[in-house]
Amino acid sequence: MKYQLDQDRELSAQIAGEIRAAIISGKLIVNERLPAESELCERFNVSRSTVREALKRLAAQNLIRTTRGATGGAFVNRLSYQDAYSQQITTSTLLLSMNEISFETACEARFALERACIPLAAERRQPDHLAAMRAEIHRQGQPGLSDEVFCASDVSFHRALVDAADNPVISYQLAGAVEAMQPLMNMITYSERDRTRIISLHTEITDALNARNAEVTDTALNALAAYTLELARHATQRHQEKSAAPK
Amino acid sequence: MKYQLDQDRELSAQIAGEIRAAIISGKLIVNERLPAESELCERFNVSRSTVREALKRLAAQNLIRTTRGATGGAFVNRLSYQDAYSQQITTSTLLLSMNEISFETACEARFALERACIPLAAERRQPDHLAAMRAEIHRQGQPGLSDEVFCASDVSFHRALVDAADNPVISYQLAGAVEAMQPLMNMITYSERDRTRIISLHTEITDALNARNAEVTDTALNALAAYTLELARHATQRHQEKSAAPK
DNA sequence: AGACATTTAATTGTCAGACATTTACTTTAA
DNA sequence: TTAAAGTAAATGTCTGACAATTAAATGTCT
Repeated sequence: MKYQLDQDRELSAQIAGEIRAAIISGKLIVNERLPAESELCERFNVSRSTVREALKRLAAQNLIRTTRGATGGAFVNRLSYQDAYSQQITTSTLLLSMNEISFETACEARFALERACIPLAAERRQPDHLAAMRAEIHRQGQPGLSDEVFCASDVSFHRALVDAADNPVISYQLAGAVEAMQPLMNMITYSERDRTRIISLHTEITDALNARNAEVTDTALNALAAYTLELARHATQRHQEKSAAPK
Repeated sequence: MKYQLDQDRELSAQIAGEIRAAIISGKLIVNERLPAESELCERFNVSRSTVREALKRLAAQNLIRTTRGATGGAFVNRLSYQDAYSQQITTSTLLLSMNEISFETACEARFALERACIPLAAERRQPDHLAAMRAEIHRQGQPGLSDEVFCASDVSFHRALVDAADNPVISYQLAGAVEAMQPLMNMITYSERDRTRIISLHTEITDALNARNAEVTDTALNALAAYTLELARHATQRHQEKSAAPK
């Protein structure tokens, strides 16, 4: 019996946990260099493979970065918004796709949280936010657009809306809620009439934001939420009819 | 030159990326077993260490779990709310602590998002939500409570408030916003008077929720947000005076 | 002295093969 | 029939080697 000293968990997980705790608690500062792998081997009394597996776990969470060479090594990583965003989106998407979340639940969450941005967005929106939103509206109106591209544009529109609140923490927190909806929305088929209605509501929202009118924005967003839910219900019905038909 | 075939990225990162993509796209289903490490070695034409480092990366993101033994292996993991929660909280906490986010920004985000829950919470709150909130209020009133425990109880109160909206996606999205505030709030010193005021507002919120009165709840929460900001400003001032004093 | 080329040392990345451990299944014996 | 022993497959860990990368030290020439 050479190993299995501490607990049930694997050694690499334990070591990763210890280093992770040190980073979170601040014992290891951003950009600080971790000991070399060989030193970690001695310190934890394990082989290099084990240390490396531990480090790879941390790298997967963007907690450290590694570089080769003479002055290389593992360094505590400053978690960038970019990294946090993509982690957030990946996790949210998986959570939704793997846990039989109903469209209603996800949709409700998204619009509820988005509504929270409106007072701030009405106050702080800048010309470039409005321009981004109008650009997406214009794209959504182009003929021959596939449902998928339409959805992607819809997501971009909402992202611009959230960004207009000019609070990076809000943008980060909502990235998951907004982006993770895309796969779900992709299951809807948008008729010409549906798109016209959505575009009209998008325009209403943008105009209201332009006028810094939070109330009207809120009303329009609520209408959009209701309409989205309605579309989804119809899509579900059609889907159910389809699967129920060939009995 | 034995390796370095594809890109700049390390092999283990590439392999992890390929498998990750397969999971996200649905090519690999929940609970499906991945090929054994030895098979992955052949498939990707790399050594077992490399394959293992790739798998550890995925395990760190809770995308797979591994078990030993005859029927063991790596399995696609269903991302549980539990896992998603803790990932979310870890990421949010680090993002806030590593990027010089002002207390104002984080606080604004938290209360804005929390406000989004109120209409739903007023409609759906159950007795156990209210009970949880009142339990925390009671704890907050106990004498001799350390600031840290007071903060932790505050977080629990707000978590209960969010959970009252009865939407798991909202609870998940807000976990980060609520919990990541704790380290920031911990830097505040709460006088007896501060606590009394906070407890009074908590009670107001709970009573309003009990009466299913969204408007009053919203008003009280706004007052709490304003008061929290005020406390933080004073704490910052004191802090600045302290650092400015010994010149 | 300064600019450029070469060597060296440190460090991570990968490979190869071995043994340890765990677990389900099969076989055997009471 | 049941319990014990054995077997096979899989992951977890160890060891030692080599490859690749990079910065710094060293050497060489002008």
